[in-house]
Amino acid sequence: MNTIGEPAEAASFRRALLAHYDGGRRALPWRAGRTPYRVMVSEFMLQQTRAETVVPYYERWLRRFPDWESLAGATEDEVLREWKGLGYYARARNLHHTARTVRDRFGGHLPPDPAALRALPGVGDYTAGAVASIAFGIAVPAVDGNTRRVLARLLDIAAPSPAQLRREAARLLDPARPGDFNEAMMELGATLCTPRAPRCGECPVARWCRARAAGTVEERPAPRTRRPVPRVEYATAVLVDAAGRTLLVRRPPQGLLANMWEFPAVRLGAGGAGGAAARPAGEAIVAAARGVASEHASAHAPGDPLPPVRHAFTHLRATYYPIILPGGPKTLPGGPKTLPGGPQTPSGGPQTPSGTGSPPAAWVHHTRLGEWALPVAQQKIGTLLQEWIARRPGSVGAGPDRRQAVARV
DNA sequence: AAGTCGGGGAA
DNA sequence: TTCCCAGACTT
Repeated sequence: MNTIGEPAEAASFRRALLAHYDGGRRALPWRAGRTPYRVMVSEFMLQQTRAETVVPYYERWLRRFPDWESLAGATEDEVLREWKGLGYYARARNLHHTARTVRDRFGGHLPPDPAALRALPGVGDYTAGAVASIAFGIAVPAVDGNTRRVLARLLDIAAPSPAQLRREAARLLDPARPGDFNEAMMELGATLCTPRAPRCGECPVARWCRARAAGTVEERPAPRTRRPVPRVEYATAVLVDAAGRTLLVRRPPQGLLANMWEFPAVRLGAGGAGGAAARPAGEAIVAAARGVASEHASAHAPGDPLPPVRHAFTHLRATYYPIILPGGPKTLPGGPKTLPGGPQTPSGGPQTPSGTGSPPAAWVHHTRLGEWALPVAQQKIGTLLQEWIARRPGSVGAGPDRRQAVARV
């Protein structure tokens, strides 16, 4: 095994890594026609998200928002709708905010200085280093999860500290090609030096790998400990009026899925002290759904349960029990615009939604749910609603004129 | 140092 | 199921 500590060995390591990268790098869309804007968009999307997952979102985003100017001119609702399904929605808000900063304070150009980048919301050490090196050719390291694993194995360190990783990455970095070097390290981690079943036989830098020599590759880096994930359950009211419209409410501007839309829901009995929470009784779910529905609308049928929708978040596992509730707005068409009880979300959190100008609740035709910023679990409930309507021809009207299909209350 | 913040691919 | 992904931010 060669010792990577020697400067001459470091140079040899760079050559081997970059030659392998040049010979077979993946054809990812953000690697063509690079601009600072496109690099920034890709790096935001790639935070904690696999490259293959990002590809279709990135391509659609660039068609919708091709430059800083178009993004800065968009509303937050438009931005959230484009980001819908990608998760970690604070990234979308931070990118939007950065676009307006670039337009209003930077004269339309992203600063190349890593420290200036680092000061932008949503830009940490990794993203600042990645954008500075890839978009501007500045010789700074960028240590993501892939590079962390590659370095932990190269150096055979079980639990490397962020400072140590940054130091080692800076030492190995190719000052002539910093962006390519950083990408090559990540690419190695994503393709060969994988968390499980790494393909060391194909690795271009295996002869510098201390973990390979020590036989500890699969134990580097050490897995981090994880807490058990609590389970939560919700009764979800899927209201349907005679015109085929359903009610959506907007979530509070802070916390989980901030400012996204959802079907009105209420948490079911806090499952107690762990253990296998018993499946809630059907009647209790329907009663809870009717209760939350009554805050927004009048339901005039008993309620028809749909199959439960399960969804795993990072730190909790949710089960939604959707209940179809034929009903309608409390106010008649042409009547008062504000519902009794005021425009409150179910949780009744601190109101006035920030900035979007959208009302906190809206009746939406079931065929147009795709146009709303619904998180994945809520999209699934929307599909269940559409299937229910298809099964029950005549249960709702033929549908209103399109111009009235979305009625905000 | 630990918790919050989504969703999906792969074994 | 479990792990973790081209992380950042708050407490």
